[in-house]
Amino acid sequence: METLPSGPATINDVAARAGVGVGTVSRVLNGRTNVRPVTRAKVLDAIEALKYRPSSIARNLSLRRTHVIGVVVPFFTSHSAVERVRGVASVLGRSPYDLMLFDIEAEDRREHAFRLFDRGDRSDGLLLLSLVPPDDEVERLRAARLPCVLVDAPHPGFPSIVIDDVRGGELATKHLIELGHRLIAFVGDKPPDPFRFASSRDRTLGYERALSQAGIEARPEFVREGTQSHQVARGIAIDLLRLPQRPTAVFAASDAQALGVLEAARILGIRVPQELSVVGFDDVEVAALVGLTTVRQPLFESGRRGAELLLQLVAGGADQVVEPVVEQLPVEVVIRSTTAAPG
Amino acid sequence: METLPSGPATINDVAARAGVGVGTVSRVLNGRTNVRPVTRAKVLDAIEALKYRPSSIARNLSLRRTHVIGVVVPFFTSHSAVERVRGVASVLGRSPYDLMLFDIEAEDRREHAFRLFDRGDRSDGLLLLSLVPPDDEVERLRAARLPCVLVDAPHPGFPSIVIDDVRGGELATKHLIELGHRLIAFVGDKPPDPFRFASSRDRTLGYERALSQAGIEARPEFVREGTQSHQVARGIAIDLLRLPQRPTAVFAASDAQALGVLEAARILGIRVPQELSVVGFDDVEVAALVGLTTVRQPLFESGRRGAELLLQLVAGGADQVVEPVVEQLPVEVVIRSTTAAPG
DNA sequence: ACAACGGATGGAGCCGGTTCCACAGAGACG
DNA sequence: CGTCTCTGTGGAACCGGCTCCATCCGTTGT
Repeated sequence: METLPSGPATINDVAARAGVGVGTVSRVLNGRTNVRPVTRAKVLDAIEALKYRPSSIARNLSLRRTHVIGVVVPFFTSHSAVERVRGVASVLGRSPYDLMLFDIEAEDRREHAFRLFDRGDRSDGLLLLSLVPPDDEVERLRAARLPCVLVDAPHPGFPSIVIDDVRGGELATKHLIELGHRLIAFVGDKPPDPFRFASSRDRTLGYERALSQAGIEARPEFVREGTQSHQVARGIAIDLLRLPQRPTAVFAASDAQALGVLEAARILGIRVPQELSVVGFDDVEVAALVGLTTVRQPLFESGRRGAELLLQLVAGGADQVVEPVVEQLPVEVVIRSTTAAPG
Repeated sequence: METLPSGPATINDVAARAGVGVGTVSRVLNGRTNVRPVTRAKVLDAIEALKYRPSSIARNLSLRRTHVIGVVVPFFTSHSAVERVRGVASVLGRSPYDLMLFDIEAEDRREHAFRLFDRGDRSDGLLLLSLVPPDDEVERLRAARLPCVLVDAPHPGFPSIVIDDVRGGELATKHLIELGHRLIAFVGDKPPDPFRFASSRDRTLGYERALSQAGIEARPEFVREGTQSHQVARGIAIDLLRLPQRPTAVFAASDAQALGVLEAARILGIRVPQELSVVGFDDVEVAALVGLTTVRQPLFESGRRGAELLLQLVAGGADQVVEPVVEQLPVEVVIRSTTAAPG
């Protein structure tokens, strides 16, 4: 007497089989209390018999929410990004929200991804990692009333989780100065970064500030800029280390770049730390493995906090007033074996 | 004369404003050709004026597809998993599909995640990384006609992208034997692995086969099992290296574990490769940085191929006959600086 | 001039849930 | 014993698209 199953069972099938109305089935599904135990049992039996599972898409449409958090990240290829995503995943894992990952490698694709959220109906909230959204996108997102949190990127329109990059750069440089270095170079990102990272620029500021506080003259030829790739950093570092008067220490704006500097030193036969000190930034897992002195920023924690904050906003509903608070996580220098007093 | 915008514009609003029917708007949206240019222009104007964006949720419900690919991965904490996900992302990035990431850390949570797909309506296809689904889940997924591809895990029910783990283990061990080693230990995963990895077991098989082919007697005390964590591997390796007759070489079932072995050697003051040779497996990025000799498997490529294959299945529709083909990617030994002839 | 034909168009109905309102029936109370 | 709750329940309307069918209108053929 089974009707042949043309596709998965729907709530109507269940209602019919249990001899009740769809409203009642819905009430059972959503754990409402005002259903008679006998009725509830009938419904549960029917669900069991038909192997019924509600369609989440239909729920989405009806409830106007998706139970999805979108995570937008440029360069998923970078270790720091991965570490942050892990932090996010650790929070979402124990929430009813799923994680939609948008890896934005190219400018056009990035545009595309943002467009997706115009309507704001693909996700209930957006977490932007290391990425400052253009003002018009911010406007769109706000218009769509889509809760957003930024991690590692500030914007007056949204709450953000950041670190004090200037201070980080200052700490790193101070560490080198305290060791006795005077010839300190900097390897960072190009200013007109397509993804509008501000981090590297701020770290440069900290570097310059520390130098000036110590009364050390800044040398323009000691400040070099490339990209996050360690290959590029390696090339830059080779140039730097071939200068007539070469630096005795290098501060790199990221661990990836610091690794490139270490490679350059190895290629040129320059011993670290005896002849060259190197400080990185981020403290990715590899840093510990190769003994890199670096500025630790809580990467995992930043993702975790960002996700927590976002879930809070999402739970708060669309009509709450969101203060664009800026939450600052601590940075510290982790001294390992790539820094020492100049030889 | 604007109606006040109570929420985002819908297709009805557009139709009303353009003075046409919803069917026509839908036709314009979907690029059908049978619309008069004049009419099309009116519709496009209305869309522009109302800043209309179609609701993807409503489309999903209507079209019964989501444009989402689910990626299920245990231990997103591992480098190899991340590398595979990158491969997946690189393919999905230039497709209309979005990536939903399910990080399954705990057994119960994993169950939960699989349950989500019962209905098969959260995603149009599923990519399972390093994870053999239980038979009843396979049954469910098949019943839901949800296209699935396995990466780094075989199952007769689905196509899969794998490597020859036995051969990989054999190659690694042979490399050590050819260098002259006879006392070769193995560090791998515990057999009753909660996530049912088979890789480590197969790599053990390759190890044993290589030994027996070379006429070297297998020593049970040289085969140790722990988890993927390099801390655990470090502990195991310390035990191993304190044996009265200690091995001159260690083959670890993963780079993470090999790094643990290297740490152990450092702690015990055993020089690598002079006193101890170490071979890993995977060739994660760190391996190159620390100069680890290892068996390279194409991690990124496996994700890429898996995603390509899955998209093909998804495009093929639900009624196609899917042969559970097994695609095998090549492995090779990458010799770096942690292996040498025994001292 | 008229029938047959075919492309453009409007709109009801559907996808599968949720919600809200109307209503039935049981018990409380004057 | 009538009225007034108050709980439990059914089902229409709705979320916002897509699709198919009926209809309309302009051509073409005779």
